[in-house]
Amino acid sequence: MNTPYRGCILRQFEDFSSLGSDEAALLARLEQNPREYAAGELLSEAGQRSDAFFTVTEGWACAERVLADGTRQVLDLFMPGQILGLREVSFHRNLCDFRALTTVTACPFPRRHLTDIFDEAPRLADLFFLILAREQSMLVERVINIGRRSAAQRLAHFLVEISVRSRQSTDALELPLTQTVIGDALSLSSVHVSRTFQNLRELSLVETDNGTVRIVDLDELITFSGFDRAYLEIRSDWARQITA
Amino acid sequence: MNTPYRGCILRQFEDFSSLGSDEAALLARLEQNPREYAAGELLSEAGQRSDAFFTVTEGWACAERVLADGTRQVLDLFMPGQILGLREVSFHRNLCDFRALTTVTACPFPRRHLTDIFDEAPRLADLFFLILAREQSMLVERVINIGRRSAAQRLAHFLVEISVRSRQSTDALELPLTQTVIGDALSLSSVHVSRTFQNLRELSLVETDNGTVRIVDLDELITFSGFDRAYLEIRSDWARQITA
DNA sequence: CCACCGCATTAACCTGTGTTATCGACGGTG
DNA sequence: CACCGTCGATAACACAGGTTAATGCGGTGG
Repeated sequence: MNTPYRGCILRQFEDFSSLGSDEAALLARLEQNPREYAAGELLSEAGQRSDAFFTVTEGWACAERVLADGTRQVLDLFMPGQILGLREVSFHRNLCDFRALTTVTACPFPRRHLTDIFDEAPRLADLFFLILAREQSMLVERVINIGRRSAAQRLAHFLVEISVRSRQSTDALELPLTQTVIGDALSLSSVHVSRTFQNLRELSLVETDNGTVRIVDLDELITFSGFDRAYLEIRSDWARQITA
Repeated sequence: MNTPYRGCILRQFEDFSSLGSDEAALLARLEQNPREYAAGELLSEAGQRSDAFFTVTEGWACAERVLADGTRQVLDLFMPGQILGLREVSFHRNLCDFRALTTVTACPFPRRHLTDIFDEAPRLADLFFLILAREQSMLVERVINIGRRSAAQRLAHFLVEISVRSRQSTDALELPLTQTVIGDALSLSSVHVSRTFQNLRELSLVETDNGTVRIVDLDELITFSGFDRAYLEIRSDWARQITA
């Protein structure tokens, strides 16, 4: 069930495009020093110099921002195979915290490994561009979700997104997040997340059981939430094709 | 006052890094066929095949998404010098509409011109990566703004962002947007935008006069809104330096 | 085995923002 | 010059979701 952490990133990239051996070697450098983080631990803090990045190989992490009044907004969720902190390459300091939500295995790597990739493997640079664009389109969906949908639709949309992103064939969704975290991601109070789960249960859209969510009727959940999977499906044909 | 449209993009890029002549030539190709669009006109529509992109040389445009129930979310605002549709390179179809908000002069160009840049000028590709990351950080701020700030803070933050992005030295801000558009950008009703302007006027933070907003006390507006300009300031030292 | 703590649930109450409607100012157009 | 449509201001009312607080459950450590 658990994926061996070496290769998480590779597998993710190979979904887009097959890799040359030197390209694979460059990517493998991003997963060299696995370290374990406890649930709740910060991997990296807002305001800090941004010269360490991470690949997640096990567990869930998030990017978050804590405002002056103590409220928190969760900005991204990261699952195994994702690279954490990509947009921060472009800034001197981190713009948000990165926090482990469960026990997390992650591999910190220096900025240098990224710039090496850009220098030495232009085709991989293309893929990073694609990944950044996909992250951007996920943020766009988040804006729409938070700005324009009711609590029930928001939660439904969130569940569908997680379900699609984790590529589960079954409808039982492992969701090791507290309702507070879900609320901070959807800009809802934890109390209202609870009410809204209740609501979705009454509509027979989901069933919940202590950390797993069973999606009763995926199609109906999709219709209900206004979900359109196009924003997750980047076109890999755009990047230069492998040449040798 | 008006900037000649040829060179808008060039100037934007030269803010980050000086350009070689072949690089400049590649970028100039993005501004070859200026066309005028009336206020309200669509430059490009969601769902359409995404193989035309635009540079804006005059006027204001936006990216928007219209939901099934007819509500609209404005996702980005574009001012002269910006490239419109960058993230859509990665998708088969446009994920949102692009619409002129004022009379707009824009130059459509085919996807090919972008891929040429990626092929022939790797250093420019770095800069595009930076730009995409900056757009992403602007979306992050939008999530935080919509998700976690009161209407008054939201509007204040919006005004400060526009002010910084348009690099005006004066405090009189040209804002040729209806309150409906501002509302759709901030996820507020137009009625509440009006109330909130009233509110900011009472706090002596801004004065309004038919399309221009005068920022009375920028520092206080910044404090009030929780604005931190870091998210607009990308580090240009990251991209490869010019070599010849 | 008990005490504790974090978490989900539920209820009662409160408030910020949406909705609907009206009015006046303005600007374009025949 | 009169008309019409668009926009901003304001008011009255409605409601989604926030806040606070009490309860109970399940895991964990002494």
